[in-house]
Amino acid sequence: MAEETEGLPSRTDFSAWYNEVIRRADIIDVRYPVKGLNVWYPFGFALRQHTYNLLRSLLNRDHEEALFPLLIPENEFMKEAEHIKGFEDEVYWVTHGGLTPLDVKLALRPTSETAIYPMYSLWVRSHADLPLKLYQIVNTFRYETKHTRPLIRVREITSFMESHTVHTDWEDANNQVEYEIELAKEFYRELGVPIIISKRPDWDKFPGADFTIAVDAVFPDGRTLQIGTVHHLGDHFAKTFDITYEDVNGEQKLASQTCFGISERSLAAIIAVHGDDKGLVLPATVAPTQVVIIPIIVGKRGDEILAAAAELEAELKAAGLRVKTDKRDMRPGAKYYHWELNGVPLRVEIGPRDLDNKQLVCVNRLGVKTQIPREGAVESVNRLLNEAHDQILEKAENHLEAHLKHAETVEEANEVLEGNVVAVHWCGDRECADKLEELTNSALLGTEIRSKYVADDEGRCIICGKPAKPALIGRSY
RNA sequence: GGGGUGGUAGGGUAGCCUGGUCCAUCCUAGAGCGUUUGGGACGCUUUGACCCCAGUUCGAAUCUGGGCCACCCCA
Repeated sequence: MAEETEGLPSRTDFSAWYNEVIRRADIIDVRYPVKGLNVWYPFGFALRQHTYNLLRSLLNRDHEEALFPLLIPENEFMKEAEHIKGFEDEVYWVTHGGLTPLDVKLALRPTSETAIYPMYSLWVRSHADLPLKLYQIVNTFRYETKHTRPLIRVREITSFMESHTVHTDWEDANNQVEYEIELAKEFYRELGVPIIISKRPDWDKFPGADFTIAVDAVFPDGRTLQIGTVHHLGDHFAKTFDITYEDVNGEQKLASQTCFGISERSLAAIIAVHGDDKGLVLPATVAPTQVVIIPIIVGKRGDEILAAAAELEAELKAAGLRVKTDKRDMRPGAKYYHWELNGVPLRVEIGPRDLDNKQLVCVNRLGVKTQIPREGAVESVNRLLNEAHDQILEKAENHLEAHLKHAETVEEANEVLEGNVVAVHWCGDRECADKLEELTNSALLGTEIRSKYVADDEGRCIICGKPAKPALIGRSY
């Protein structure tokens, strides 16, 4: 909350840029004295609120929000073998109540399957109880041993949206998987963040899932960030936690389940994908302030201008816009830089010339300047906000397209891998994937790619030459 | 997982090797006053720090040990 106003590192040095923007734009303070636990500043928290309100509004179409406990007893946590294996080395344990050692250790949830599913076992009795679709937005804890990074890799995930659904059969659960993929797409479209959807290789799926569909964003440096996952859990957890129902014929059947997660990494994506050398570029859908009014106070007309600004602010607010008027005693230029750092989508200037001409000067966050008549300002501002959103989405799309390369051979892949994600063909064998990862020093991100930039065509495996499907390789955060 | 660098005021730095005259310094930071205001204003006044815990010592930002935290590079 101490703003410096000059010398933001260039975004080409992404790490330095990211750390500075997160701090200077009042998103996150990393100085909390525990590794991987960070503090949300009010501004960052407001951005989080708007983003999660959007997510809630999408989920509430077919889910209900609930809340399960943070602590999970060891015996429940240890029930599902694969799940344990996936998480055991990164779980925090509560071992004492005061000075007394606990008989049953309690895990801080790294994710909540084992907290929720014992309850689902009690709640699901008949086919009439299904489908059951709940979600919660909570903090989860993972003892990360790798380098932590605000919003990207943290030990307390403060904003984990996890959806857990229960269905009568595998097919119905699979439809839910598709539905949730569409939901994620809509969410990220609203944020202007282009995504790549793919199926994670088997060895990289969620521990205990049939398969995992991942949503990735491509960062300025060409590395990918997983910003959402949808898992088809099959009946693995239903078996373990005894989630059964009586079907129409009176038979007991195992349920089929999905889960779906999105975290504050979605905010990391907004920041990283849209930001520029001046700071944040926020989509109007979630910007805490959508419009900032800058009164240009010159000479003796100050009061007149402030009154005009107040009137405009009231008018825009009445139309439901999030508006602020910056009346501080600063040079206008300094204010422009300030609000640009904070990513405000649209700036409206009102000065003596504008009063005389009955107009307003609008500049969007990408620097596009427009003069609008004072009359009908609400409609004009809304139009400009929509245009601004289209512009940042287009810019982000262009970036994604530019960083998606194709390669037929390992040599070609190595030539274009630096700073890019690369589509290759892969036969599906683990051995070939291992070899490919080793030869290219990258990771196999996924197959069954859903992206207009990657054709779903047959080819020859880049390693063994057998018939193969497209796969993506790259470096991830 | 492996290696490296570092922690001094809101931010950026110097000092550390060689312990003490160290009241350190700069600012894009904060406070106050005045003049200003169509792309980062100016003047004056002023505020504020040696990551934590032990140890060595008459004396530690500085040396020793441990811890915590941050950042960078490689697998």
